[in-house]
Amino acid sequence: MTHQRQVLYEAMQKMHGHPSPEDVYLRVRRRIPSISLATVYKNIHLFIESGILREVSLHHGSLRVEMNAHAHHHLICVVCKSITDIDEAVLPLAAKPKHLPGGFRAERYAVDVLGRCQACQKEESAQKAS
Amino acid sequence: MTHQRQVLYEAMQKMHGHPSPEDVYLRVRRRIPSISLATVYKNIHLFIESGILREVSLHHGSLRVEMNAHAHHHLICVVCKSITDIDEAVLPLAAKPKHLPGGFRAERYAVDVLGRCQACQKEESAQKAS
DNA sequence: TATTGAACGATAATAATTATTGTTTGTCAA
DNA sequence: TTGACAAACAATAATTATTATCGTTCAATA
Repeated sequence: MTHQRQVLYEAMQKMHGHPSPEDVYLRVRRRIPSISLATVYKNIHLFIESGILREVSLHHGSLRVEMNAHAHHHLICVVCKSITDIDEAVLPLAAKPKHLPGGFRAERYAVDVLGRCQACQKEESAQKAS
Repeated sequence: MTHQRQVLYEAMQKMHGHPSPEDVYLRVRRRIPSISLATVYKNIHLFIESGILREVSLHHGSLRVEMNAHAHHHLICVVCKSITDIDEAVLPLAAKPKHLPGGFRAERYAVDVLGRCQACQKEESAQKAS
């Protein structure tokens, strides 16, 4: 735990909403003007990997288009980032209200299940054994 | 509806999974070797805006970190891209099974509600009136 | 058929992220 | 304490994804 990491963590705890790395960078610069944006990125990734922080919705590097026409949700492996479709019927959402607090009008409900795919589970248990 | 747009649409209909614009570009090049990647991007955006296609999970331009520590989901406005937290209790998920088809082990359930925030609804009805 | 605006291809520009490199710093053992 | 080593750092180059620009082409229509 270095000084930069400590200050980054504390600064982020005081932030709200859904800041980007750039946002964090601008804020933490007030404490450590010499900090590098690369350091911010590296530490945010560390925080996410260690489970201290979460990212809002998984970033797949680039835009991805949905080719499956019928209603479904996604199983996303946090290790290999693979995306698998799962039929909506298998994943029951209790209700899908059209109107939500704050006057928000819902048009679609998308469920992302984050976890580990079978292959990555096996990979990890194999590594543990060795 | 131009020739490129037609071919793009047909080629994409034959694709499966969650292709990126680059994937689509490589594929459609077999039909129109002279096509430009920019054309692919422009048409994919057109398809998404018109509702013919969907994107896998909304892209917020950059990584976003979650600062809200307690369980919640997201209301995402498809017009202004704003993200609002909503307590998990308000959005009941019928069940959150740990084990899913294909041996996937679930660790977290994230619900994104896509729709229109109040401000954008007002904006749109004002435009319609004028 | 001539016009004209939308769409195209090529490519420059921008934004987001990651990799590289040389330097600094903290830790541990001699 | 000092010397060696590894991890982390800042600076910045490089890469990747995406968008904007611009001159040209094409297709609908007047």
